[in-house]
Amino acid sequence: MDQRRIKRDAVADMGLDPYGGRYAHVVSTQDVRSTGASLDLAPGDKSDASVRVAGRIMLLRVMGKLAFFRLHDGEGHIQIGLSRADLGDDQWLLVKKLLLGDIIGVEGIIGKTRTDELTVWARQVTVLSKALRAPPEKWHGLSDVDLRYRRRYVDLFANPQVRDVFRLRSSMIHAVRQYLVGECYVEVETPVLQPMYGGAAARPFTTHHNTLDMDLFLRISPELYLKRLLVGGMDRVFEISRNFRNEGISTKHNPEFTMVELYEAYADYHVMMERVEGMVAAAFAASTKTALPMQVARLEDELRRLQEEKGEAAAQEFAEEHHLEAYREARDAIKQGRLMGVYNGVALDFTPPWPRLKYADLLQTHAGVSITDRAAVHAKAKALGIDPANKADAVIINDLFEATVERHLIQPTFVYDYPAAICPLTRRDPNDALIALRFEAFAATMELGNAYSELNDPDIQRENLLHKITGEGDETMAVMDEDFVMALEYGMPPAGGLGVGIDRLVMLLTDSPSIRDVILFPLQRPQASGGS
RNA sequence: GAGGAUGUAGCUCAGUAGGUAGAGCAACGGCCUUUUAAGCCGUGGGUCCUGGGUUCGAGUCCCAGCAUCCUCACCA
Repeated sequence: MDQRRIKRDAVADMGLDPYGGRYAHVVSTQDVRSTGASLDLAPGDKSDASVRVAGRIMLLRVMGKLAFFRLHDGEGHIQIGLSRADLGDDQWLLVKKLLLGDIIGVEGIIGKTRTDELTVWARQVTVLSKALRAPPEKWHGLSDVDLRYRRRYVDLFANPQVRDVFRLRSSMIHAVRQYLVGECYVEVETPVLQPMYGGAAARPFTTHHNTLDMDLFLRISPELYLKRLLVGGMDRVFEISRNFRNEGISTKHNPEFTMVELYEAYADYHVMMERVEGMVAAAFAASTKTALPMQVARLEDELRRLQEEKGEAAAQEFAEEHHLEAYREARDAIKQGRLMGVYNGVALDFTPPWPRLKYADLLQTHAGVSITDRAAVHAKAKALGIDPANKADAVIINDLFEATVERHLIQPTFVYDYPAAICPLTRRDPNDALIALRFEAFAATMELGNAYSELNDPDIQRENLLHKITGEGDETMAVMDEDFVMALEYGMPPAGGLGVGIDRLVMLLTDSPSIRDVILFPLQRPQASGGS
């Protein structure tokens, strides 16, 4: 590190600011590539097209009086050629003070090397930020998972695929927002700090407001506030909402996560199924539809290279490791206009309409019991090691469902009509009080979304919130919220409501195995000894 | 919360049987005007996760702890 400080100070001694300043008229490395392509250069040619680029030096080769850098910016990278003869002695002295990881600006002309690599031949080099820490090794990059999350900024500039994931995440959220706005929804923001939590079954985080001397909860869901807006006459609302649940961490759970939650007056849960399909289609069009074919093209390039250099066996291994077969299937399906992605080696077809399957029918198929046959349900649960003691029947049924059915829900599927007792905020089937008009959307065995025909009868709502269902954790119980019930007493239109997990949607559409791969800064314990 | 795995140089990793701590990349010095993980010669760089213990001697064996990952549990 000291060596780097010495070079930084040497730059300052040359009268230059090692931390730069404004550097105007920069074009991206991608722009340089498209300009370069249009110039139609032969190997060894130099054009007279002058450009300014800026970025981080990620590869550096100096040989005597000639040097090549690879400069990375937000969109890609480009090779910089630096020759002492072109730059002059002062600039060359500066070049020798540059290290991997430094951020520089380069003004130069577009050309090609003898080996046909597009290159910006530098005329003027400007230091924009000297790095005091070296970037990770150029070949393996940063692969230590712990470090990748703790120093996500390094992960992002060292591993371009990581940046791609978060770029796609941004595009997907934008597309979801556009879809909903196009359906006349209004985007709203409701409290994160809530005096009372509700809208989901989860343990909350607690906090405290000093001046009011009042305990508050971080929201586990925006549901009860969004429904108040329905009462207020905002007929179609949505919120892209960060929720906080004080529970276990896993590859599918982060304590804070993002959901899009929406409510539509005069609709029901069938309409919400269409909304799921619509949002996923929009997100797909903004990401996988173009990203996946490009990914396949890259994989096939790599495959050909391996075949030539290392033989068929190595190529075969590579193809299997990267699930190339599923990717090709998805690429071909996309060409046919289908919404197909790949997750964990399996091609998933998101093309609407998704299959709609009844909860009770799935239980019959996979657990082999009828949902109405209490004895059979209990027997099956016991056989699977689920202890039915102190649990309401609906909870046992749900445990059974999770143990037997969920792992079969690979292709995108709507499961609908849940046991009413585990759905305190859901309207009952008018023909069967034990059934709640609710569905969950599944894909790759993950719960992607959850929706209801919303309960708007205030008296039933009050009763549901007061009624304790046994078998679920005490703290995750629905909490009585009198203000919310009072809102319903003013009259809430019948409505469909829906929540879709954005993080999981991004996982599915980017083939990311862990939720931490799609959250920029997932929660980690602080490390005892920090830094260098 | 339970089980398993991992923790060694800035990064990626070796470390044999318990006997002075290693490689590649990065960095420093030298040579080098077309490199593609550039090359060659040389140099510097370590709290072997932490704390105990066994031993003449511990990166290595034992105990405890910490962090991360995976599986399970919890969690719609």
